[in-house]
Amino acid sequence: MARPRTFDEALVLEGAMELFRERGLHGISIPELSERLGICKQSLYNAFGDKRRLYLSALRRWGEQQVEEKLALLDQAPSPLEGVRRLVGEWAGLAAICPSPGCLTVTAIVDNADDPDALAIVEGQVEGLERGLRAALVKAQALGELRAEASPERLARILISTCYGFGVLARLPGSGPVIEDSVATLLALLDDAAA
Amino acid sequence: MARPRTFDEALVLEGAMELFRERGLHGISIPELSERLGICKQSLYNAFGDKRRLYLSALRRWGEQQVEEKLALLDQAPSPLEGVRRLVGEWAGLAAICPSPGCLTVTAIVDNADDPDALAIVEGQVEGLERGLRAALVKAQALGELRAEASPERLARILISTCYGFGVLARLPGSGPVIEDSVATLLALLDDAAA
DNA sequence: CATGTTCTAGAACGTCAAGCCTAGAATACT
DNA sequence: AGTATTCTAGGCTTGACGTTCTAGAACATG
Repeated sequence: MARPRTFDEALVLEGAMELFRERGLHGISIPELSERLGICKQSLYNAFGDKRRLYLSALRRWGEQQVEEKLALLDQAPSPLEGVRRLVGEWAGLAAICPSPGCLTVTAIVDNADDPDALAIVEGQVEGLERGLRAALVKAQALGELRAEASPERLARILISTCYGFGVLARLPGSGPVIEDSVATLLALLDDAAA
Repeated sequence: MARPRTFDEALVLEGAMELFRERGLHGISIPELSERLGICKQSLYNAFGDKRRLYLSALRRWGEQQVEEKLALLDQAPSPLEGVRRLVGEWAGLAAICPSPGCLTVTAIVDNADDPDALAIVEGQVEGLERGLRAALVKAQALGELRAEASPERLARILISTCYGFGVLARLPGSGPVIEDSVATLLALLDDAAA
């Protein structure tokens, strides 16, 4: 019937995701995407539609990947609170890697302030993380790992906000060590809230 | 000698700042800036140079304004710790106003990841806030408002990161109440660290 | 082998941006 | 009054981008 795709669509999407992470929606053009991904423009259009849809696909993929990865950390941890510690440490620690390719969620919010589709995807991701964190904190509280007066809901939210803050500051050159130290501080605050 | 400027340069810069806050560097064009500011393109070029320099000027002004305003809160407060509380409450609370025009610092970092000049301005602003917060926390500690084991340096940094996180999440529609609640949580955490 | 779809490479199109330039009106100084 | 500078209004140039189109090569299926 037809010549099959000679490229792995998922792999290309992954590549596009990386480029969007580093440069943002407007920071990379279709011609450059085509060149860097090793695929001609036409194939990009055939496979993903237009630029906006390619971006949304990449954003969706990023979201799924991030949420999945982080919820897995929660599941695999020996205890709920330890899971939270690992999630926060991993997430925020990633921001400290220098030079960081950046958090696509952060750039997506800034680059697509007026695109409801993009914002909806981001919202879903944020909610997914918040739900996971909250559930783990509730469990931790039930197990006595967390003080009874602490609010899992509020704690989850503040942890998330802080991590996104790291995601912003991580884009400043040389911020790696500072952020790494801040991650330790955040974890210490979490311990304070627990004890 | 010459016809004087018929517009107030500072006022126009303020207007440009607002537009850049809402839409980002690439989100608003020179023709639209000209129209919205009520000044013809040529006058913009005469007064501010090219678009990049106009943006940098707006960013500088934003930084000065923000730092100044926030350090003033520290000075006017009845006690150092209360100053910190007010600064954080004011800053993060601003993000909760809906719809928020957004924090120019956050968008500047994302929009200008490869412009050292822009990043340097932002860095200066972040450092200014950090220095002020740290100094206030040191004073608070000397007065016994803050536990002796607490680290003013680390506390200052984590507060800043969290507030920038609010600045990101504030761009999601409907996030106002959630952020407002998170501000309260953050202040409660500060109290925990103090007591 | 024939067919039809997808591939590649690259040209072409329309749009819009940034920046520059012109021309004429306005206004402070000498 | 004359002069020089800034103003406004708008057109022009150049270039980039997103998108579509053309033309021909590759290849799985009938």
